[in-house]
Amino acid sequence: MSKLGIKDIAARSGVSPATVSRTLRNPELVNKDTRKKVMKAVRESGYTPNRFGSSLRTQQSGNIVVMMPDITNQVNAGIIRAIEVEAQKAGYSVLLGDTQGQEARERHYAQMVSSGQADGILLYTHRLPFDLDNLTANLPPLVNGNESIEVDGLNKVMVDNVQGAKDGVNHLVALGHRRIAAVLGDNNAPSNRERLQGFQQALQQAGIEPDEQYLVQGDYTTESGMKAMEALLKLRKRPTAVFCFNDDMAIGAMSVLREYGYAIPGDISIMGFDDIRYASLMNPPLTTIHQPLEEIGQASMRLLLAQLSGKNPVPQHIQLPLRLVVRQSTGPAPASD
Amino acid sequence: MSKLGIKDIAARSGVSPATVSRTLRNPELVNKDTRKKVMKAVRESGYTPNRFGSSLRTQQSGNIVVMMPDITNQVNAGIIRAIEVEAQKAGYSVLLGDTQGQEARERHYAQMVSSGQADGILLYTHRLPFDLDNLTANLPPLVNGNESIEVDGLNKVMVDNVQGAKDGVNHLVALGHRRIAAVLGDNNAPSNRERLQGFQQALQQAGIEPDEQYLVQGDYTTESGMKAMEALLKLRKRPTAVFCFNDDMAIGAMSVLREYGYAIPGDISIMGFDDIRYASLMNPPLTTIHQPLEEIGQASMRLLLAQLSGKNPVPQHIQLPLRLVVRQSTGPAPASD
DNA sequence: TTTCGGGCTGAAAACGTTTTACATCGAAAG
DNA sequence: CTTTCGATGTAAAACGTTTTCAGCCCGAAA
Repeated sequence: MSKLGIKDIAARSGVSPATVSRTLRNPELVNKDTRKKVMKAVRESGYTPNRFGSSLRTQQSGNIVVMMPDITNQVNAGIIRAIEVEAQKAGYSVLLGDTQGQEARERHYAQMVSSGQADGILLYTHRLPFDLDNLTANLPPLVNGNESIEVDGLNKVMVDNVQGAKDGVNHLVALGHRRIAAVLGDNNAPSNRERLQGFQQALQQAGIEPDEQYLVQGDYTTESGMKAMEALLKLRKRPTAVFCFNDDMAIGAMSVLREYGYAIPGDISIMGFDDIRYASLMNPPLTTIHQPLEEIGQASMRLLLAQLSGKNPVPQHIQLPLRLVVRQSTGPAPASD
Repeated sequence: MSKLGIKDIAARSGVSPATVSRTLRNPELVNKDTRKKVMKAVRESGYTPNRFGSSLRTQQSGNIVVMMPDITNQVNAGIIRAIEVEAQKAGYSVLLGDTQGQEARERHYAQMVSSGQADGILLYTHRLPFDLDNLTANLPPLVNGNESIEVDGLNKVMVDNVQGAKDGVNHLVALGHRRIAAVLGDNNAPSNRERLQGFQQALQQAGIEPDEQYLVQGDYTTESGMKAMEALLKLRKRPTAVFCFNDDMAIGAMSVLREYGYAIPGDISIMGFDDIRYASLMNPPLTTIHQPLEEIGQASMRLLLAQLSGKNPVPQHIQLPLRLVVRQSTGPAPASD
């Protein structure tokens, strides 16, 4: 990779560096013939403008950073893929910020936008990795997705977790279930709290007494789903349906049930949340709440681009609907017991 | 975000910009007291060096790009997470290049390193997105992982697909299977060809006549696994075991078997490849070949860092072992037929 | 006392681009 | 024939760092 500069192109095509730059950035400002000459030289030499020279001058990096707690998660992966497509269309590159839930990593990635390495940031975590003092005024272009951060004036792309959970519960209630357990997700994830809220509201509306023992804490991992299920099976009065607040935990729960010889949904109905790629391929196929991953990614990117393009309108809050997908892991409540 | 520069810090702490820069990059070159003064000013003002000024001067972006066909794939996601961790440790950020198998996107991301936007590139695709003429000489720092590119002098991190497939077949043969089918992956993925090669070699060593009808083409997607399984079920002489060349296809195949009422492994044994997170949670748990994702990511990054740090030793070829994980989707061949 | 050298620091050049301000030229207008 | 103007091009400054080069100061050696 030789050091090919704009000056070389200028020399090659017999014009000044300025003209070369204009030809590349604002072709309409330069005469057609000159333009042709320059383009020819560019093509022949395989010149690519050095990003740093350009960025230094324009103060624009052309990067955005996407912060997620875990790229390995199917939901996050789906979202980031959509983001990447949109970003590329708009001429941006995406810097991956897998935070693994660690605040230090979150701050590290937040730094990137302060240092100019990125122009904006997409936050799918529940913490705002910026100092609180100079907060409200000068936040960088930013949109908060999925896990709602309790700060005013943020652009947000959320999903209707409350309604989603309600739909799930209603489905179970309609099947005759009364002893409905929930396996909660990560305790400090807003999404988890919202789902719990919807869960409890729906139960109440159905006239079902809330029962603490049917609320077991998980953390969105398959392992926690397994543990939770085991705990539930030890109960004197087992639930007839278990609503896991994501598919990973549901899949964990199902594997435990299989191991112990319970029939799904014959003995216990299982319901998930997310509709990951494998949900429909489970045995039995998992009833779950479908997340519009692509739409989430697209909407987030759209909001970010709006901010990046200078116009900084009223912060928007987009709320996308979820959709109950009934499959075969849920069925009528067992007649007896 | 105000425009806080090195000069501001210099002024604040009563030294020259040069000293500030040194304090930040080569602290050992500056007197302890001066250092303290400067650090104080830096802390108080919250200064972060502008990446472009720095990059422009040093010709180092601090970014690497990783190119993968699909981030949504569990294998890729696992690898990139490991990469990200290692990269951050070494002070690099990772630019996500999800190519979706499109050559245009591959070239786009390859450009990033020509334009200086990235210092190196991790290629998990089977094509080299650089022009062939000025090839051998001046390739950027690069390592090729998983899908081997047939070009001399590349640093590679591979997995022993041939042996992995052999291990799989041997396991099936040991269980008494003779009619063993394979569901192939993406036809132009080298990994697929290697697995096929191992598959065929193992069959031959076991003295089993190769049978064309037991080789059905897939493309590594769950859907293709489903289709392939359906095709296999239509055969006059059904196979007693099916080796799917990745877990996604195996999961698809299993769902088809369930739908048609076949017992796994009672009627047909199923074997996957990859050992994704959900493999052990399937019903029944999937026998498969485990991929050391973390090691792949780490080794790749290690090789890349070696190149980035200037020393450009003989190109290395790291080959990581795979491990057969026997679970319950494979069992003895049915006695009859 | 002078000389030397080591430890620090500062001035200034350099990195590669974009863009402002200005120059040139030809043609149209007076 | 001069003036004006638009179109096109150029020179040079600016962006924010890093780093070379040189210089200063001070203590040690001669």
